[in-house]
Amino acid sequence: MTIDNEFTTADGQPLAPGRWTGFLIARAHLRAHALFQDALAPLALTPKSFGSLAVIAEQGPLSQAALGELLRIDRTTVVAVVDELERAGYVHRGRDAADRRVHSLLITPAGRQVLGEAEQIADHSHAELLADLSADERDQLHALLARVAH
Amino acid sequence: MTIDNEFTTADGQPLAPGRWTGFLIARAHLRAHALFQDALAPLALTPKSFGSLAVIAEQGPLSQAALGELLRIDRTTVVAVVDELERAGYVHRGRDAADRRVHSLLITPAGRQVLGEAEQIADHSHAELLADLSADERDQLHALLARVAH
DNA sequence: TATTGTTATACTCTATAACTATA
DNA sequence: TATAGTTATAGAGTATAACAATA
Repeated sequence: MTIDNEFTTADGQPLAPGRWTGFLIARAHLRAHALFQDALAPLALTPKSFGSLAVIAEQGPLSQAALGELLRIDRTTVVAVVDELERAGYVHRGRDAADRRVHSLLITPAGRQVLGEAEQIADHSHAELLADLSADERDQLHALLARVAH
Repeated sequence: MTIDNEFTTADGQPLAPGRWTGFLIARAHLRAHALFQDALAPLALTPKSFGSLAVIAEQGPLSQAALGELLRIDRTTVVAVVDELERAGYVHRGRDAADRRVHSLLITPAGRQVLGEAEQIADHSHAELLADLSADERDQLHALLARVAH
């Protein structure tokens, strides 16, 4: 669709599918995920468990079902993620008094501590990911993606 | 890092990890991949086999190793992708005369035909993916991603 | 009957290791 | 020795189905 926005590999050679924005999104995701996963490894967190912890910190207490909906994670996968966060002592699985089916998720003090460290790591990881962009360009990219990432 | 670019879910509620561009990239990728996968299904192509076919069309004849490097696909995965494209009659696996170890990949007339249809589908899929953006904004997003997607 | 959480299971995707044929 | 391609295998990651507890 665009002709002056050609994507080229590190070697400077053009690549046909680089014409499609979706290909660039996939490629950016591959890189961003690898960078972030490596950066989080020392904390024994993954991008997924980090995101879950951030949502629990923000919206807790909330149910596992609600967490899954917000992050587009299947409920069976949520079980595994919360298992891990609970085992590490970062999240408390309580029972909701009003509806005793739901597990009420709440971040612990240790969870807040590690979340703070992980957020710094996330900032560093993004600095590397977006190193080629100016501050204004980073904001533009963020704002545009927010309107595509439904 | 930014405070005025908040990501909100379809319900209009903010989501903590939406502060990180990497989260938005992951989310955009999830949506773009699902849209494109569904759109390509009638042609029995996947986003990966489509990208492979596009590269073979552009750069063929080329080896499986070269294809894998360009698309960041493991060589064992390349085997499966090329198997599929060959079985469908879209790609010819020849032998390189100079180096008889390499499989020289070349698109067939049927491959060019289906690639053309798939490109139209890709355009339609992108129109849906980027529906909320103006033409200028789409170009901006594309150009910015090209500088992040190494 | 429907929903929350859980387990067991299967399926997809990708990576690792070992092999062959060539160089 | 090294590389291209292949196969078999194993490992993530995720989804499906069936279940218990509760609504």
